[in-house]
Amino acid sequence: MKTRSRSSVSSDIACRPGRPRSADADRTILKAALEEALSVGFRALTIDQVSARSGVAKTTIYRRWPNKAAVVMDAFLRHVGSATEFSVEGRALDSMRRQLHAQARAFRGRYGRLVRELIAEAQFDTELAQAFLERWRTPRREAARRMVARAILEGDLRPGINIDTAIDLLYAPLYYRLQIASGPLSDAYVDSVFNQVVDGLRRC
Amino acid sequence: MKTRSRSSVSSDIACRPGRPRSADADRTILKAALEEALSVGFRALTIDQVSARSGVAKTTIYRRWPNKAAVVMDAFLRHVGSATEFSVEGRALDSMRRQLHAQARAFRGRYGRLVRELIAEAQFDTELAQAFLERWRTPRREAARRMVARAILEGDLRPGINIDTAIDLLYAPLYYRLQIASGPLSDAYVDSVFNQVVDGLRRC
Amino acid sequence: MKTRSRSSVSSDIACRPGRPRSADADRTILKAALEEALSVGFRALTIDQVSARSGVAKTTIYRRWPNKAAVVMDAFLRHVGSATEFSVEGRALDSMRRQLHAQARAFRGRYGRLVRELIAEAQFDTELAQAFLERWRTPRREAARRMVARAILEGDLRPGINIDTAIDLLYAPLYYRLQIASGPLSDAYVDSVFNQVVDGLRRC
Amino acid sequence: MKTRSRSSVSSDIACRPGRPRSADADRTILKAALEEALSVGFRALTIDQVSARSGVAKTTIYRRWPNKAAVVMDAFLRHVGSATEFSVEGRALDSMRRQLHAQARAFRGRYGRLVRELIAEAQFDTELAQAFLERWRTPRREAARRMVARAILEGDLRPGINIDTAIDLLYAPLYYRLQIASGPLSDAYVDSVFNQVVDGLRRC
DNA sequence: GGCTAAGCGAGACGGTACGTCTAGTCTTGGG
DNA sequence: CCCAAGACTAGACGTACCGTCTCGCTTAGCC
Repeated sequence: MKTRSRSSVSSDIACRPGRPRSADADRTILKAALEEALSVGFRALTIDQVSARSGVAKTTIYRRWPNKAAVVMDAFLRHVGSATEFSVEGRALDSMRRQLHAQARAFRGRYGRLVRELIAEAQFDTELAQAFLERWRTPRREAARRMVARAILEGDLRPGINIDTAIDLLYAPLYYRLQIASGPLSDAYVDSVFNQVVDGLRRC
Repeated sequence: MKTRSRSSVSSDIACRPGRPRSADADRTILKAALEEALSVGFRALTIDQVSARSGVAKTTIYRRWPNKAAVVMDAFLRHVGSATEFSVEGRALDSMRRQLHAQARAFRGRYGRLVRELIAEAQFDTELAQAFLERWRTPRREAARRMVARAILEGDLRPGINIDTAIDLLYAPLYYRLQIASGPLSDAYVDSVFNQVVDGLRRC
Repeated sequence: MKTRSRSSVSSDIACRPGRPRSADADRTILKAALEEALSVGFRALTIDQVSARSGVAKTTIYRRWPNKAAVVMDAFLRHVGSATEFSVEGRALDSMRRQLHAQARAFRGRYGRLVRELIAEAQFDTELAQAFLERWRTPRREAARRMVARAILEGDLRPGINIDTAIDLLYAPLYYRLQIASGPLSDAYVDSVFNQVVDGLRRC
Repeated sequence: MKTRSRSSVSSDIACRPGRPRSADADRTILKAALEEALSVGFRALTIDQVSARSGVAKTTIYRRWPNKAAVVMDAFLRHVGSATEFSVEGRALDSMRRQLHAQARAFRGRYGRLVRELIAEAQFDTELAQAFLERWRTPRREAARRMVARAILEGDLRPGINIDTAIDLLYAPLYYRLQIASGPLSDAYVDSVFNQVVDGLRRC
């Protein structure tokens, strides 16, 4: 694997000798990759096909990303952006509930399948997993951490809780239902998760 | 898909005409497949290799399972059996905590990777997902449901909770950490999950 | 190859103990084989298919013939019979011309392809070649030899000629055109062959 | 059959875009194929083996020829070249006799078996038959036609004969003996064929 | 009339090559 | 050094057919 992936890193745009890389190409490739991934799924997607669809040579694609998983992951991550916003109005706890619903809605939509498949593929590819962690999970988690902290400050959540665990409790069920297709990711389900996590299961 | 997988279905043992399928073969194949999967991982596993290791012709393998994923899934599911036992002694809530730890331990062990990879592969293969649901998730969930119900009867959990959601809250984090390698599946983590789920996050 | 082909040999019908072989089966199998061979060709013919078409088990077929080539060859040879008759009326030389035309006509018909394919297959299978020689070529050649001898006696052909060569000169071109599809096996062609062989090429 | 065989067609050498096909590969593959065919025969020859022996990937072979028969045919035809030379010295009729002996000698040699097998295989494959006609039969026949015409001019053969038939009379017996292993392809046989064809069978 | 050796239908099995597919790399010619 | 085009290596895939085997059952013919 001689070619180094640049992925999101773009600090090396610096003036190298020779013809500079076309910036257009990146866009075209990622667009084609995303469309392809959405329409036929990750497995059936072929770099040859992306090449044909985008009119960009395979070589050019592989010069920029180390393998097909990286291309699709990049296409996806750039498209969805690095963070889901939490609304800042109102109490943090409310904001969290709204965000949880938004996430579930996203998973129900056309990108749900892609997320599923990318996480799946990441099980077989460390670099991919790394990319997913860094560009999807980490920013979202950071935002969530801030939200939970605020909710504690606002007096809605107990100060003693483990914040990371708390976040897992809220979001893990979404991924669980996404992956182990064990039931609908309905709004009702999200409410049920949110309420039981917040209120606990214990009879008081 | 001409060849029908028999998977777990065993109602057709009845005396069909013709030479019966060798029961030995099943065992040998699945043993080889499991060993192979554990040692090199799902992706690197090859049906040719399983054939070589087991001494059973490739054709015979393909006569019984439609593809390599089905073989490995079957090997795994038969091996781990259909259920993890909950101990019946003591209070149900304690039993649940112990079972959660046992599950985490299993995920940390040699089969963890296999579970990860099988769930991943199932994202690309409906039949596989089906098999996983039926033979892994369903029996475990049933057992868990009974446990939660008992805990309610024993007065440890609130009667009003949604049982399925409750189970998700406890187990989803395990799968989440398994898949989104977001942190260690340590005993401490499991305790933290269990306690916060049971006690809730809300400041009372 | 434990099972011995009986092929045309039928001297061993002798009363063996046990259930005798069904005479029907032979007929049914060969009929199916011939039909199959005529409709899809030798290569595409499958013993499984012959089995299905005839309703006779594959085992039964292989108990009687050593391989598929043998079955088809037998089917063909039994069907066409062991010899093409030369008419006995008139002069031998005339009879030979008529027979040559008959042969060409046969090659142009539906069996032509089968003859082609069987001869072809025989290039890869000594036993098949043997069978073809014994049951097709030899009887025909014997008849031809007698005819040529008679033509010599009748004073139409030179006494000094090599009879086998003479026969080759007449028939080889038919096989040549059959195999190397180099031109039509027309009546005109046959006449041209016959005349030039008989009269020679030399300017006298 | 997506891949188009290029066979002998070489009009498309033109500068197509992209990496040109390695000319080396062709040579190496065909060399390996020919050696393999000569040593184990056509049936036992395997593309995998050719690939291994030549060090060229199987895919590359299949990119250039549609199947193994095409490879071997091409290997053979390129090797033997497009024509057997007739010597130009002396009378044409003598030259023809010598050429007939040369052909017989060739059939007796190591290539005889290959010719046999290729002609056989061509019975099952139209494209193969086509290739054989165009690259083996046609050039040889042309040369033969010229020879016969010259022999007529030189006054050795009758002007009225059908030239194509005449050629068949001379060569068909060689192929006949090659295929229907009906007897040795000895020099004596060739002489016998030649003489009887030229002098005719009729008692004058 | 029961015994027995073989026939028979059905279909599993071992073996082997097939031709295909896709990933990722390399090699042209031309900016 | 970039790009388009497409050849190339590598290796597993799943299929197809052959000829053999193993069942359970049937069918003559001899005792």
